[in-house]
Amino acid sequence: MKKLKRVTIYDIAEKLNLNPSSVSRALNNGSNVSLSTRELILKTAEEMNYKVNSIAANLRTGHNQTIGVIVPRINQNFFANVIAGIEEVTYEKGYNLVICQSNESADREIKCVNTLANQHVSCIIISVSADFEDYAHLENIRKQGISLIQFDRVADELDTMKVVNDNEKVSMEAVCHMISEGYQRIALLEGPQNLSIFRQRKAGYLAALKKYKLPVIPELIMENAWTTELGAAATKHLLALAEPPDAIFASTSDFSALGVLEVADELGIQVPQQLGICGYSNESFTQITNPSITTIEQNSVLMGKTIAQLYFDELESGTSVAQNKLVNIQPELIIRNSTLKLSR
Amino acid sequence: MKKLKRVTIYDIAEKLNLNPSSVSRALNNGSNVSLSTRELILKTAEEMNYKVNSIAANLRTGHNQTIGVIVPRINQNFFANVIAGIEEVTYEKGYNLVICQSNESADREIKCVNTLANQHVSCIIISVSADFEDYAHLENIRKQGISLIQFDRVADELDTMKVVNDNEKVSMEAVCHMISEGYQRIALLEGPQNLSIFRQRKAGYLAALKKYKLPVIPELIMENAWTTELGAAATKHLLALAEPPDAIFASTSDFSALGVLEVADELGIQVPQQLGICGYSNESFTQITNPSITTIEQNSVLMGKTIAQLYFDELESGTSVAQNKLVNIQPELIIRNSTLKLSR
DNA sequence: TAATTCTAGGCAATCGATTGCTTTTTTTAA
DNA sequence: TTAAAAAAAGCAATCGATTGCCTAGAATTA
Repeated sequence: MKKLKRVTIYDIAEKLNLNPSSVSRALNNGSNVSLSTRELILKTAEEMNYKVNSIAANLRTGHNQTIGVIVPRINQNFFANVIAGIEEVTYEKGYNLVICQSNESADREIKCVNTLANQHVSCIIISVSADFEDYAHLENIRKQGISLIQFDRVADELDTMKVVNDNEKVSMEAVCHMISEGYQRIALLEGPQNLSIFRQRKAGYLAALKKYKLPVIPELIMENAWTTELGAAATKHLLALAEPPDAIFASTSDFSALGVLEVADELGIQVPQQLGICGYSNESFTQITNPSITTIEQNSVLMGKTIAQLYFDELESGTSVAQNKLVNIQPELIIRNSTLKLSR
Repeated sequence: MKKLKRVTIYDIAEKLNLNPSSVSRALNNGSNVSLSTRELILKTAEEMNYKVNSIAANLRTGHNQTIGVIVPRINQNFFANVIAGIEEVTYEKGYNLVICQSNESADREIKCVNTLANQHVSCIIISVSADFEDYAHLENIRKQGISLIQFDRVADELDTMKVVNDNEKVSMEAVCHMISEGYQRIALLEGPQNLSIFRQRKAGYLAALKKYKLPVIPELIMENAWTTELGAAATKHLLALAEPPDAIFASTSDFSALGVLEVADELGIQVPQQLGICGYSNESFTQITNPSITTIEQNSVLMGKTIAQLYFDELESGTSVAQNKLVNIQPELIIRNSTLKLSR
């Protein structure tokens, strides 16, 4: 059992025959302390290996320089990059990040939110989990005076700052690209429709079909195919149809697109000649598959930076001006070999 | 400007005409409170939307149920998986995780350590950054009564709990496998030798050569080739030698191995027939390259679980028994096509 | 019924840093 | 030389929860 007594400002004050308040002032802004005593205090603190107790300071001041981030999983490229972007900015400002994973579970998400709230973080940045019921826990955050920023997967109905990709526009662009390459029967692998990002991607797909006056064929739209395995299964089903698709837009993820590619390989179907494939997210593997996979870059690092900047803007403006602000980060279509029917 | 007053136990106490201490007891262990008042307090707390202020509680009790994790980057498979493993255990125990990235910078690592220490986390779990000078900051942690567990990249000279892979053994295994497949001139891409994991991998490589009485050829050992680009550059250099290698063990990472593969493709060199390749880490892309890449699975999730378990064991035993404990997690060689010279 | 033990609840100190206010000391101005 | 102003330092309350100790009343026992 360790019973280490840490050095406090009282210890320093006692040693120097000063008052703790002077020590505190010397350590912080340096106001109301003479230069000489200030230097003495700093030196002594260093010698005694003094470390501020942030907990005590936070209790007194009521705020701590910490931002909580909740994502479904940190080991997905997109989220890892957003976090990297957030961190770039927060690090500069001297803020700490607390990163939590909801593992796509609503229960866990609620727990994370509560923990962060109990710790009085200044801001919570969240991308909601796929499995959710309601947003009471998020509304609660605001009631406690904690800033809330949603990104990517956002709850539209909630009145918060939001940073999102223009999913619809880029999805439309992707499908238009496929159509102009000569694909006619384009299937869609769609994600859980309770998440708006997936609704938007579907809307983009539909808009592209409409623009080119192509029919919407219900049997070509497959639900919830967002892992490699599910993507593969959906593809098997699609290719077994009487009139199979000649292209698949895996709007859920690149993992799903990978499943499509694997099945095509297996069945000896030529990509992109007989089947076009477009994924989503620009996972690193999409450029090393054979053929490389056309996908969508979400500019995730930029998104992260934007999110963090938004918080500090609000903070520095001193007002909650930006409450219901929506920022769009433009994603980009990355055209690779898997959709180049014409040029082959 | 928000000036939200949060509900405290005093508010609850006042409302119910009770003493805050009773409220606290009711909310926690429930001792010394009658069942009826306890239920009343719980109900009222719920109604008033009371949330405990962990900061205040932590200040009083002197400990918080938080564990800090510092890794070079969270967006590397290995680290993300270790974190996932840690979280699985800590979540069960009701502990929180604070995740920080050092970005391979010593400065940043020190800042992370200090921040976590100031927040009085109960334990710091760290994999040190590649760029480092000394370990004063880590020694300091212990002086402050915070448990310290190192994993993967550890500072040998520091007296802490450590959880590592048996890098040497599995590296030897990998090189032996390549030799038995008929490769004779095996090159090594080595990592920064100030990190013991890379020294160990090199030792395994040397041990394998020795076992098979193969000569150690200095010009086949390349330093610091641990990104895709550096791996590619090193490969170009190696293949331009008068006597080029017939296999490359990219002991630094799979990314490096990917660079090797790309250069081989470019130069029209057949893998595995003319050149064998073995990477390290079992990144997901290694199974979808063409050919798939032989690599080493580090059992990272298991490692994470082990780390967390180690902490709780120490905690529950109540003693610092396990101080200088070393746990080895057995990695596995994953044989794929890139080294199968014989079977082709 | 009286003596004893339990229970429920109250009181107040504590954790360590911060900060408004007051007092003392120093400096400047008259 | 003295009065006024400014700087430096001290005092004490505060943030919110926890906890050792104390007491009044209830329950138990003799």
